[in-house]
Amino acid sequence: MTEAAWDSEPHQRTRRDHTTEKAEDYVEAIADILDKQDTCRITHLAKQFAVSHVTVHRIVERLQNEGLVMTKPYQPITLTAKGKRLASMCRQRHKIVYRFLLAIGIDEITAAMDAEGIEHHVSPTTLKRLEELAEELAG
Amino acid sequence: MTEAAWDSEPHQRTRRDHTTEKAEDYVEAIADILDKQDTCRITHLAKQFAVSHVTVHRIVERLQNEGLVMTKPYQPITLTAKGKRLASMCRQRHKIVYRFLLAIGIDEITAAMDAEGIEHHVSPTTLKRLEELAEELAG
DNA sequence: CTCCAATTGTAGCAATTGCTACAGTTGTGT
DNA sequence: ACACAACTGTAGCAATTGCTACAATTGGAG
Repeated sequence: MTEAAWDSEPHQRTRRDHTTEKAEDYVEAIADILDKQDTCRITHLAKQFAVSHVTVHRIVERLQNEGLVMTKPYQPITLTAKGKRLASMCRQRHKIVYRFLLAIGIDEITAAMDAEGIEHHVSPTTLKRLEELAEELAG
Repeated sequence: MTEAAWDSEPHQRTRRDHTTEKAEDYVEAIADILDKQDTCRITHLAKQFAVSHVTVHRIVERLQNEGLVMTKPYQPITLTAKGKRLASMCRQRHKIVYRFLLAIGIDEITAAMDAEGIEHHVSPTTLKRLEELAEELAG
């Protein structure tokens, strides 16, 4: 493996991250909405992400093809078992990153901003360490 | 501002991040290559990012429109003053994130991977704290 | 039941980032 | 000087994620 090829590995992972990032965000948001309300509709997600309902529609379509959500025309959106697992994982990861940022003294607004961007790029290894550190610093 | 609208702010920032992320990656890579060699060519970047030269060509084109790089047909790529400033900022930020990850005990390979993904999503506030923490932990 | 507002779906556009295939340049070696 | 290899550019395709404008559905109010 050449040096350049080795260096390119992180970028390749970043590309993969971006492919799944939207799926993770949406599944996480759907889980959050279904916690507060009984139904999750395209409109709710459009408001949440501040995009048009058309954009949401097509992303939900893709998520359905990937087996993460279920929906029928003009009907609300629900999570499949696979979708629920992914949502659970994402929310846990998000919470850990957010708590870590708070633990090191970042204000809530900035922590929320940064957590949203960072969460998708944290490996399990790093996530574990952040969790430990948050506990040490908070405890 | 509704609750949903408030929640959507981090996602909006994530979208902005993605728009500039590529520019930052490329400018940073160009600076790195120009440190080691006398010229930076499309081929070098294509190897670095493991994409086709066509993809690089169009991204470099965009960077030139944004005033970050300079290049003429069939000629090497150089950074403008603006590009150099951006590269410098990115490299510093990258270094801080990477060092922080090492300081908390992440192995070099994982740290390199995670730093690449995380760096673009760290606010100045958080970056400063990570720098402080890395110094404390490293002693 | 009918009509209307809200919601969802569809058509069609743009920008970005990938690709392959092919065409044009450049510079080196003979 | 010329040929060839390496590099760069162009054409044209696909997927993703944005949008507006318009069509269709649903469900509730009257």
